Amino acid sequence: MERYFPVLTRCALFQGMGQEDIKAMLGCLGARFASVSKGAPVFLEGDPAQLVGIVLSGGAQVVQEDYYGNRSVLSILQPGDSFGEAFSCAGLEELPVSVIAVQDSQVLLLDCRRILTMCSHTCHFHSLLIENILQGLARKNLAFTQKVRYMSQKTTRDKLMTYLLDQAKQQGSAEFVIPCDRQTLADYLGVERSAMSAELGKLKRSGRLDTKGSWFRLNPVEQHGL
Amino acid sequence: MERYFPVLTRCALFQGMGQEDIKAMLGCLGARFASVSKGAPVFLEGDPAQLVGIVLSGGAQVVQEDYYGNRSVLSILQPGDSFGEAFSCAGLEELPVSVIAVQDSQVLLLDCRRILTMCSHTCHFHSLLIENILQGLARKNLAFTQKVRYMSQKTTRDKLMTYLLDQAKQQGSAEFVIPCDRQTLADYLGVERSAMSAELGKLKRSGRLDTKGSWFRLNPVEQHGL
DNA sequence: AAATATATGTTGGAAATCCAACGTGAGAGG
DNA sequence: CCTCTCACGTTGGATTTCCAACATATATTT
Repeated sequence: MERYFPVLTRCALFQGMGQEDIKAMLGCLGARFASVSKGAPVFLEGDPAQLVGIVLSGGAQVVQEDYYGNRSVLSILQPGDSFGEAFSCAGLEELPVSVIAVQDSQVLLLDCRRILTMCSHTCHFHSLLIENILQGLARKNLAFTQKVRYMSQKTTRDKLMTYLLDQAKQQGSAEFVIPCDRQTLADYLGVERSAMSAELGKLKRSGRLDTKGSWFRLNPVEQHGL
Repeated sequence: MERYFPVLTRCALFQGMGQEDIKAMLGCLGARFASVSKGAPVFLEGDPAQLVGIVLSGGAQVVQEDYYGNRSVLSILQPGDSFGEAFSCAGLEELPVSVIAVQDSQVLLLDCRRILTMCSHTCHFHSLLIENILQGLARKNLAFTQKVRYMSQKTTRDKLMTYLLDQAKQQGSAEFVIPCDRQTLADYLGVERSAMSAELGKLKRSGRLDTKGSWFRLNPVEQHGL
């Protein structure tokens, strides 16, 4: 447990708190520790929506499956990321999504009702926690706004390039790594993996970008004619 | 102003507060009143992101336009709905979206920084307001989850039917009205208006649904064979 | 290293979308 | 009543996606 405090202190939920404060809060919140192996669910669609999770190690994805079994990736979770708070804070009974570990992972599970209803003098950091959750939800809203922007592009190529340009901007460099493999990226952008792969091939051949695995580099566009 | 208190008491932001409490809060928050005519922007992409709006009358849409001028509708705002809090609470400098009035509308504008930083003894309802905003953001996250679910469907027909089935469920009846016209629905679902119209025609002819304007009725599917 | 599994790239025909153009009908205003 | 406008429906051909199948590359295991 101790080894994961560096992750928790960087976690959005606990910003502004010291290690001892966090340790005390985890007690208040009834935190439970869980190990999940690669490919196994942390939550399944239809599960009660009262728990909030924090990824301590490994990685996970929030996914939805439609009637035909098509997978849609809603968000990609890395160590320090939390998940599920939107559903419990909105008062939902059942989860409308699943959370799947994509690697062997450790997660921390908190009871959201304790967070929201805990009387504030029990723990000095209660209101700070609330504000951190609020800011986290606002950021997740932003992330959805971006995802919708990618998905609203007409062609596979435009969805891909809009995403990659955003990644370059966010990471502050034309060279960057993305947090997922090709299939996951395709399911996140809402495109066919094979079509996306074909577009990547074209973009590479035209010199617009280079990529290998999760590494990408966007190249400046050559001006022709002018 | 007085005439809009019924709207404000039903507004998610002010749940649990009486009319007098709200009146006092509006003072604290430096509320400003604004009239916007049909088609005019309330906010434009790039504007400073510190204001939160509440629709008092009329209606508005949160929209994004891409490089080619394609419009994407992120959410549809009706009286009582608030907008912009995700961007200010996430600490964004500039708005990444525009908010456009679709009818002559009245809106109330609040300064979000006052909401978040206002010292809590100034106003008893400060922490309640924070919790209301938190719940509102969680609900907006849910709304995005749903929108993404519609947009993730492969065909225009599936996007449309997934949306309509959700509406019927939310409104608790197979007969319902949607809060927008065909073009807006198409821009919300991320489909071509003409293709959507064609699908609606097919669905009508097959007896699967009836519609006129914003009114819809979903009909049970006939079982063949068995 | 060999064998296996998994990830990624490539291809071609069927299906769906995209787009522009046009037809129709309801409502607004003169 | 007429005209104008605007929302909605319809159509057809160019473009793009979709899907299954296969080829290649990379990682993992034995």
